[in-house]
Amino acid sequence: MAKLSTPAVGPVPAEPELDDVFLALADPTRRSVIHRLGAGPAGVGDLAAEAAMTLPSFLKHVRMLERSGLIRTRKDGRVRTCELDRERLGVVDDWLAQQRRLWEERTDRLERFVTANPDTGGHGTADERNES
Amino acid sequence: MAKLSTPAVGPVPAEPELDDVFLALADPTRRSVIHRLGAGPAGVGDLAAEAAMTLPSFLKHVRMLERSGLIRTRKDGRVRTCELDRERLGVVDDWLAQQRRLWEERTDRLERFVTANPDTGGHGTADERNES
DNA sequence: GAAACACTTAACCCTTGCGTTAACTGTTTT
DNA sequence: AAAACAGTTAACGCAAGGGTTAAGTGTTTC
Repeated sequence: MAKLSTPAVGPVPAEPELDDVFLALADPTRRSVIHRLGAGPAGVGDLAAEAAMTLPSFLKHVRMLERSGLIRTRKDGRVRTCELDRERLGVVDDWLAQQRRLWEERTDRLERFVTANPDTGGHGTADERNES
Repeated sequence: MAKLSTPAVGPVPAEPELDDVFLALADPTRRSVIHRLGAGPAGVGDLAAEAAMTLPSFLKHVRMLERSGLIRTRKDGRVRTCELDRERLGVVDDWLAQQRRLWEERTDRLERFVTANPDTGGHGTADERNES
């Protein structure tokens, strides 16, 4: 008993959704688009005008944002309109919340352990020789 | 009068901190390390054992996490210990919160505008004629 | 119908990410 | 002192990111 289990992440969970969302957010141009789209839908050209680059370059950012699910786009006539999917940022919230929840759980467990075994000098690896 | 200002992002703010943090989170191996470190500090070798790759490859992930500020590391003897900097995830929260705050402000402003100008057929740029 | 518009695609650059193997440095252990 | 250990560096390969110019495509507009 009194084994302080170290969860062990396992063989690295593949979560391509998170990969795409975080990657999409890892660029100032794209964050800037998110920011701008918070004010309402806009055409690719209008958005591109605010970025210091050519249209084709900018288009790639739009495509990446689309792939991440952070924005949706549709084409009316010759203009492609981009719109924010506010819900999508939820996956980031969720991940963050989950991490924190786990930290807290572990901290709680550690505290219970320490309380239950006040004699343990708690150094070394992170568990070790406890019970008499 | 009654000009609905569209903020206009400006010339794309450079925020290298966010770039690094989001990029660091955009990989399952690195998220997995974050997750694992939530349970407490660990040596590079121990961490690497759970990832399906060689040590040198894994080390690069550690370096990237370090650069992002999400973890800190120190070397005692021949083992390098990694520790999570829980505070650092705050920059993500902050960014997220800021976006939402802005959306809400804009929504409020729009609602006030619509309420104050029920007659405005408000099309032209990108709004809409909804009400009957 | 011709011209102007608003993207799109293709082709190409250079840099960075992500993984590898091989060889090396500095600590323990034996 | 030699061997084992834990990490580190170097050199390399391939894919993807982030940018470019040049040349298309499909819509308006004149």
